[in-house]
Amino acid sequence: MPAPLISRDEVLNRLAAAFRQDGYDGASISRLSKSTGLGKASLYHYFPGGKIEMAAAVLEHLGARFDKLILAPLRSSALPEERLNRMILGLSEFYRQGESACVVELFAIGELQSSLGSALDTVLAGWIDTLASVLEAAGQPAARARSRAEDAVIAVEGALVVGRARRSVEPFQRTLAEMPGRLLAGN
Amino acid sequence: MPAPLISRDEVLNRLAAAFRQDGYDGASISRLSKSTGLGKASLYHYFPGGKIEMAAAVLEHLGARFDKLILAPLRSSALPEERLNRMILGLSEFYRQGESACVVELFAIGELQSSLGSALDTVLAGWIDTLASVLEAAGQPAARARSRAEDAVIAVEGALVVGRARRSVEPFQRTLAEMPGRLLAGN
DNA sequence: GTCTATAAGCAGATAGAC
DNA sequence: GTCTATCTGCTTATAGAC
Repeated sequence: MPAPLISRDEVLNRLAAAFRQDGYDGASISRLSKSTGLGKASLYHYFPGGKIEMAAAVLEHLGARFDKLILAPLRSSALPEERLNRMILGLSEFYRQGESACVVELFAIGELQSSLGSALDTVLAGWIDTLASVLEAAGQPAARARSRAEDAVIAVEGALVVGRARRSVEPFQRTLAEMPGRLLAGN
Repeated sequence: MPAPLISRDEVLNRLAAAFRQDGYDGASISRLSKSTGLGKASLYHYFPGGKIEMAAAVLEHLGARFDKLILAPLRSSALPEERLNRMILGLSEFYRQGESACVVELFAIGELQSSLGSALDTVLAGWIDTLASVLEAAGQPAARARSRAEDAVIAVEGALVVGRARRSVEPFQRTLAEMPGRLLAGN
């Protein structure tokens, strides 16, 4: 049996890019085959459950990447302000300075929502919780920390959506730039 | 020739509901046929350009509804605060208290973006401009009015996306509730 | 583990009767 | 204007050789 041409991780990277560009329904198996450079049958060898399993694997892969780039910095032992700055750098990388679509857009539509939706909920809830605890560490009362954390998540997702419709990365970049001030205002 | 079973407006309402639930790719002609109660051929009679024309018509229909519910109140001659309140009521109705998906999610994905994307841009740009002018009328300097208007739009879209992923209308409703305070703070 | 070839079904779209 | 029946092509998915 021939050795794999590319690593599973690289397969997931390319699948993720394809799904993020075309959406779940728009990314046909043929296109995924071309994007990965693997034949259809090879794709089914990696993911016997078919397209839905590919999407689930991509979502898990993105979740891990999100954890590494955004959540891990928030959990570090650095100063709260520094943790926030690292989160912002991580967001910029994860969303490629605003050019990548927000993940929710891709996996929370139609029937996919019932099968993969809970994973999205888990990631967002974890993000809000972790961010809120950083704001508490920065001296904010729990309730305010929580609603500000929620607002920050909403602002990031909203900026991605608006930027996509307007074909501009400016909303995303401005939102990130103003984030520390908004999160820490009145501290 | 038989009389039409339902008005074109009603056809558009039902198509809009179907697209908003399943997304563009997820809404097959068969499903659209069932959703509207019209046979496939009737659907093509209304929209000879096929599915993409149906989507374009729906987008235009939603744009008109958006104008009526959100932009018209902003353009009225009432007090600025009152105009903002009416916009918020309109948003709540347009998005059915947060249960309808944000429109950008549906029409700014994949190949559809290039054909229908500019309509979305136009609506969002108009919304931001109109809202900014209301904030100026309320006494805010132009630059601040504009960035706050942009932030409000971002917050609404973001709240819809986050709420969809988390299967909750709470983010949307809280965002609307806090909007007047945020738009008019420090006035 | 990869490939080519192919099966089975559904997609978008149309023809033509009424 | 609506319907049933149908066409073509692409979809997901599989079989089987290497």
